[in-house]
Amino acid sequence: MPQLNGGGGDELGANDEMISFKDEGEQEEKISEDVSAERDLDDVKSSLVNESENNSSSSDSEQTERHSQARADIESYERAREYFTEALRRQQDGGLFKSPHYPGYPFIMIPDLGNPYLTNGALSPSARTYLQMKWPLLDVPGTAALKDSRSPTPGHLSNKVPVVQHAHMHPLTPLITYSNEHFSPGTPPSHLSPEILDPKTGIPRTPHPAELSPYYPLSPGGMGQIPHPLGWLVPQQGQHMYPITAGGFRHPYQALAMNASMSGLVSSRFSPHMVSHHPHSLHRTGIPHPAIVSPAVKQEPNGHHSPASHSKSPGPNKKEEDKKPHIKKPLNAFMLYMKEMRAKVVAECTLKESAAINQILGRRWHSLSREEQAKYYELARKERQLHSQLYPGWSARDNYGKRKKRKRDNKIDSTPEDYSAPNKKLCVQYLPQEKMIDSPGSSHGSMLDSPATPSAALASPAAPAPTHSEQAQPLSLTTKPDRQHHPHFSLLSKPSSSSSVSTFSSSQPSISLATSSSGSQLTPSLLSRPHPFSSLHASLLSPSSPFHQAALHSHHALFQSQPLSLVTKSAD
DNA sequence: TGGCCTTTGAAGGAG
DNA sequence: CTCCTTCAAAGGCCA
Repeated sequence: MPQLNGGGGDELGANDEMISFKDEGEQEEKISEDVSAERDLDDVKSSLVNESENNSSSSDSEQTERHSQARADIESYERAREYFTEALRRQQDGGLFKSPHYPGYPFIMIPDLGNPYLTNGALSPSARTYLQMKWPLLDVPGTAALKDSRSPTPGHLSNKVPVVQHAHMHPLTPLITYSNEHFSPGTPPSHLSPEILDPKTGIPRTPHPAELSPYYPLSPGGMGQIPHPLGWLVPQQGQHMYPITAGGFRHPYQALAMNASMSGLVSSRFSPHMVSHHPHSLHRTGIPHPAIVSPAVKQEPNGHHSPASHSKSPGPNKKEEDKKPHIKKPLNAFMLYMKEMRAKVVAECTLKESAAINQILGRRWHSLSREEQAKYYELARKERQLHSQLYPGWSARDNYGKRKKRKRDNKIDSTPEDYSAPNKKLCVQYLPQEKMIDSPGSSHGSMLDSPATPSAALASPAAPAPTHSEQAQPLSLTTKPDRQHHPHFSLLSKPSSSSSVSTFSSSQPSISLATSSSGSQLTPSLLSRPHPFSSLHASLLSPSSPFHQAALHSHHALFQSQPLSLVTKSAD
């Protein structure tokens, strides 16, 4: 079976292939390879489609899974191509990417080993060449004549090209974070993605939330505008630095968005202090970077900041301190996960309070397989990496005091149930359901489903050292990447994924067990943490049947579903 | 109006 | 090295 990227569909491992623009010769080789790959893409796609169709009736789950993956890849590629084309066209038109159908926008993934930009802000010839080679169909401004050319001249490429597709990543894995929900410029052929429709919304989606995850989806109210990749770089005088987020598009990966016009700042080691030096140099889009926010302006939650409001200056008599931008911390893995999953949890649960939602998300986070978590760790790592590149002099310490100091005493004194008590009922009601819902994005119980992969190990590079958080969380199942070596995970790992999830979802035992969990009828030994799964019965550790898997999953779900308060009480 | 709550992870300072 | 503190997002709640 053809491999579209030669990487076996390992979206994480693809990072290893990120292109480096350091070596011209090496890159030229890469380009040649990619061009060849690009040329063969259609053939490959056809092959994949045919193969998928021809074997769609096969009972071989593995084969089916591969085909499903292939379809997803195809769809991803098609979406990516359309996305880039549309994004570039819109940017060319007015520099303002407003399409409500494209909540994302092209961004540049800075290669691990190099920066595609020259110090003057222009794309390096190599980068431009590669970009055009990589995406020959892109409607690159100023390169219309090259649109269909397979051998573009670098000089024809515009420096305004805002997109550098993750150079050597999975060719079908766009590094764009768009909301699939909105990303449907062209309905994929039905035969390509029948099974990856969101069962709830019916909206096509890809099976890899970390790849195409709408971490920062548009607010239902709609997106006022899609930030220009550079718009955030320099704040307009008096303009809120982060208001666009209110527009519904709050996207940390705007930090990933760059184009040539801004990269000069980047390459010149942009620092927070530089911002105030360019009070009028906000990008024509007037869109700020989400990571930069004026401390004087509290972020509005719901996007009441229209572009018009941006022009409304709070006044020149603002304190200088107020003008100083507030560069926010890059989101960590869990924050990225929360961003993606919050809406889903809110939809599934009647809860709206973030504190309660976060509790649920915290448990879900623990229930994720390490592979799934690894995706977020990897994203977070990239986020940090890019953040450090964009703001070399920035320190998390800079933001100290941006918030009011929390009353640690109160927090320490108050047990979790203190706050969750009013919501406990809702949470408890929700939790069993939570486990029964087959949430494609979170892949509940994927600990059973997701096998250990090298990419997973890669994706948790910054193996977080145990922190106070972990220590303070009696329910913590040790989400740290080092748990990769925990026997529990290796024992529970299982080659195929989706089937067991559905098995679990529909399995009666899971329901009964999960239900019992909400009733606090668990044995103290089970409730009292820490309770490593390695201590569970061997039959549970190595499930041999769907029932066992479901039972084990339920066991896990049950354990995970325990409200913190219940566990705490039980431990007492 | 603005801080609190809650979650995990990252970072940096203190000892 | 370990521990502690703060912040990142989110939105309802409450003084």
